[in-house]
Amino acid sequence: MSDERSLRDIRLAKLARMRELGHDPYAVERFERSDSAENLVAKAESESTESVMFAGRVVSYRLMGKAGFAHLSDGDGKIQGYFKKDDLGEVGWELYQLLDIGDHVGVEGELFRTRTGEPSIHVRRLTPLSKSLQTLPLGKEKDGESWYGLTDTEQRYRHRHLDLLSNAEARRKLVARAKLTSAVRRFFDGRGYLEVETPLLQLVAGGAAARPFTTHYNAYDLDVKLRISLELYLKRLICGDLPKVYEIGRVFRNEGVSNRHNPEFSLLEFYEAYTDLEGMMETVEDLFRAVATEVFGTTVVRFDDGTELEFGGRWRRVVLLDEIERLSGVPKAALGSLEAAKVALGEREVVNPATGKRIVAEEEHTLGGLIEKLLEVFVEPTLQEPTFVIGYPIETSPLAKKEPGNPKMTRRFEGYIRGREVCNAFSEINDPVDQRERFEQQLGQRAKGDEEAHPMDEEFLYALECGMPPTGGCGIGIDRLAMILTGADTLREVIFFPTMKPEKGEAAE
RNA sequence: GGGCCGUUAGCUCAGUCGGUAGAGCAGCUGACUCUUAAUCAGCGGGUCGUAGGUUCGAGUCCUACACGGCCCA
Repeated sequence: MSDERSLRDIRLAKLARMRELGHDPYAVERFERSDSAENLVAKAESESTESVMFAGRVVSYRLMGKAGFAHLSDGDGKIQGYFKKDDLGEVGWELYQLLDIGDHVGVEGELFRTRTGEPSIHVRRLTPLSKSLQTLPLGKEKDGESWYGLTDTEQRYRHRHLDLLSNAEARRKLVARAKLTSAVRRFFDGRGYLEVETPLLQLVAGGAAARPFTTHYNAYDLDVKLRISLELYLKRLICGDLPKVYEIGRVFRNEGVSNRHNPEFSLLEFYEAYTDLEGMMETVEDLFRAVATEVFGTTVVRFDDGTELEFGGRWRRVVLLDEIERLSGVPKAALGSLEAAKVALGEREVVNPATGKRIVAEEEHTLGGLIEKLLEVFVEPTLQEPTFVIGYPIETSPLAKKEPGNPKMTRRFEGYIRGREVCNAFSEINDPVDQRERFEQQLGQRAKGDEEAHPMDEEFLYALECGMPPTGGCGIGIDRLAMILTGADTLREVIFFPTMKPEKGEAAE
């Protein structure tokens, strides 16, 4: 073999030789495996010498003359194979010598322990199941510490299969996210909720403050939008007397990418008739307890930084305006109007504790905007343990019922964990006249240039006019939830294929 | 949108003052029938992100752009 050929050409030549030997790896369709690598290792450790079959990817390879070793990985675990010329025969031995790290093989042999005690398979028969034509970024490891491997973040996201097969921690987070989603489904299914699917293509993309993606439906020669939330269609189902519904679905928001934003993400929304905020809070508590137990096996979740959070009990509950008063010194009484709030802020020289800079009230155009700013600066950092923050301003809550005693605030709460919002819930407006007024206020903001203001939705209003029972509703971003529970630094660590800009030459025509 | 940083072999990374490209792993050849970051001997491998500019000469300096990362808004 010439040294000048590419690594890929060399592997193609090995593939051709395997075929000459009558072992075309790509021709094999089926290979029974006795057990997982993890379980086989456990059996061998307990001195079992039973005959087993196993298949996996070659992740290490050590040849010593007329015998050798290779570790085979099934993705979650690995077990060492011992290959000896005397046992494999001429053809089998040549097949072993033609292996590369990255190939898939099937082996048959007995469990045993090597002289150094490592649980292994003494291989009697070797079946190539796939040739890897590419060198894989598989790191080496010793004492649990790995060398090399794939660390370039961009490559990890663009070639996620390499990340999954080579980085155990990345794999763990992504798998935990997938399990989390199915745990959520089991939770609601077990509580008598109906899982439903509602349209992704919508004429009016509502239910949230965000800019939609637009696409075109050729058959109707119609511009349509991709949904930005699930809310309005789900509430139309409540109006159809389906009293407990939920949906887990992809929504799309036409905005930038960051640690906490991906333009497409998975949203869980659930709605239950005849319940209120307290009912929703209890459901959220139960949901987190169930999910933590299923995904992590415990309600005490431990994070990489050593902190632990308990999801077994009742969450802390605080009222937003009370917390702002307590933490910023701005009296609740001054938060009744934008003018009074600006005066109060001006008198007190309220300082952002994180930056040391004064809060400039003049930058805010609405009372709601100012209150949310104070929430972000003063309250959010204090919300480490699971906490519900109750009572949000009306301008930013166009679908939530008004507070009976304070029409500038709404019956809405958000759940926080480790300073980050994990859910958003309210007592849904079921007064069609109130809802129409809210939409009209939103249209006013839209006219002033707020592209994220909520559009009018006449079909939704018609459903409300037909009668919607009192209803509690809640939305939870599955990706952010997975991020928080797995301790990931960025959303992209819990999305298999995060949105990336195309590399040069990769863009579609 | 702004600032900073990164982009060199399949992977992880060096590269000094501007002088024609380096290591480990992976690969190839050989030795080795219990290794495990196997070992030992030898060998090959580069559009230095892209495009310009300065210079006798650019991985290195300058400009623009692309992609990514971090921070800020």
